[in-house]
Amino acid sequence: MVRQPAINAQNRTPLSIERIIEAALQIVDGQGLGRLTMRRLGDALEVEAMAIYHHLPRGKEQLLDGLVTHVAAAPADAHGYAGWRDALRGWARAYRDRLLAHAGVLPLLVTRRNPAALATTTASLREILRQGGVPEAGAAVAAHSLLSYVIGHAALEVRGTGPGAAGAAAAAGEPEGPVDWEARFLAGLDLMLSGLT
Amino acid sequence: MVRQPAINAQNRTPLSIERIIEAALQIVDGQGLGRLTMRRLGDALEVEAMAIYHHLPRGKEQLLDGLVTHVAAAPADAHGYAGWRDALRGWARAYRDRLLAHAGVLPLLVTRRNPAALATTTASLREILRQGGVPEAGAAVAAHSLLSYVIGHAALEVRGTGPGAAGAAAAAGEPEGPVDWEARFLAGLDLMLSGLT
DNA sequence: ACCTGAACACCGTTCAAGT
DNA sequence: ACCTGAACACCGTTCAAGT
Repeated sequence: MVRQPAINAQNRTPLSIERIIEAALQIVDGQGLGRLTMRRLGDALEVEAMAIYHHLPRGKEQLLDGLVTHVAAAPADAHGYAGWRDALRGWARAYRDRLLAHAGVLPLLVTRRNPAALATTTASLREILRQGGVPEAGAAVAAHSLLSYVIGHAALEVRGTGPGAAGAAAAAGEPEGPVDWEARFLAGLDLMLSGLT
Repeated sequence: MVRQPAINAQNRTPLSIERIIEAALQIVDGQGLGRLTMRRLGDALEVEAMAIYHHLPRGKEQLLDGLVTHVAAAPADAHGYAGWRDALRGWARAYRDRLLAHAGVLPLLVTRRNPAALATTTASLREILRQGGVPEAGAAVAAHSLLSYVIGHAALEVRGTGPGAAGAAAAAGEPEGPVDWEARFLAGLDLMLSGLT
């Protein structure tokens, strides 16, 4: 008979960076960035908080870097699209969904941390533009512009859809009614893509 | 002879919300958001930290809201520009400068806090577009798109110009050399403005 | 190798007290 | 009205110790 894993002591699956990041993302998505605490994260992993430092020696800094990379590193892929314009549009929609699904990470994406997290994403955008015939210099500009627009729009949307945001906006003399954010995003996206010759 | 203000006891000018916000902004700009502490802010104002709560009953939350409003509420003004396109371009340049000068506040601008802080800014953009002959619905889209682009680009720029960012990007296989952020910003801006009929 | 316990230097905030 | 001092419940992190 095969040895069963011991029931006593440490039979639970050991910690790993992946499990830690996953648990942290769940806390941020569910309770907000402000409630992500090493101690709370330890609780979620059924471990003492200090055990986390064994896997992330740089501590919380490294944890937040991991969250940003996990959310932001999503390269564009032209496969299955009719043309490069469609490919960029498809990527932009998917990337926006991703950012909104993890809105709590958005402030971290804006901070100076983890400068390389967006490198693969921007490189993939430039590549699609280059293959579409956009000259090198223009492709770099367009890739950054597109990414700026998507990130910025997600930021405005998160701000504008917070609890009580509509009421506060109305109180501030904001004349607009409720905003259809997706429609507005797509309209602005086409406005931007149409600028690319 | 006129009574001199007493030298003893409390002759220092009393606290005010303006002085508090100003001191806080100076700490954030000089040392980063992470070092903005009620106790440190108290030190800068030569006051015990707890005195701040007398002027900001909602505490640090209210302080951060104040910072966001102070930095982000900068309406566009068409006066002195040849046309609405020039006015928008001029506003975008000035707004980018403002965001970069207070880069530490950028993460706060992205968070859900203070939903009304951008209302006057977007309203002024819509107004310029409306007066330029852009129809109502298109003006709302264009105003949001423009603001998204400027905020998003500033975010990418702050990320990309942090200490050691170039080295980290190169290590991640980023093929680009040093980026001329201003030139890239202006090129993308024209790309976006040209999309507005 | 992997985790725990106790400890340290900080936080934001409350509350009673001073002037 | 405006500020202080002491206290409370939290933080992130170090470090020696356990298994």
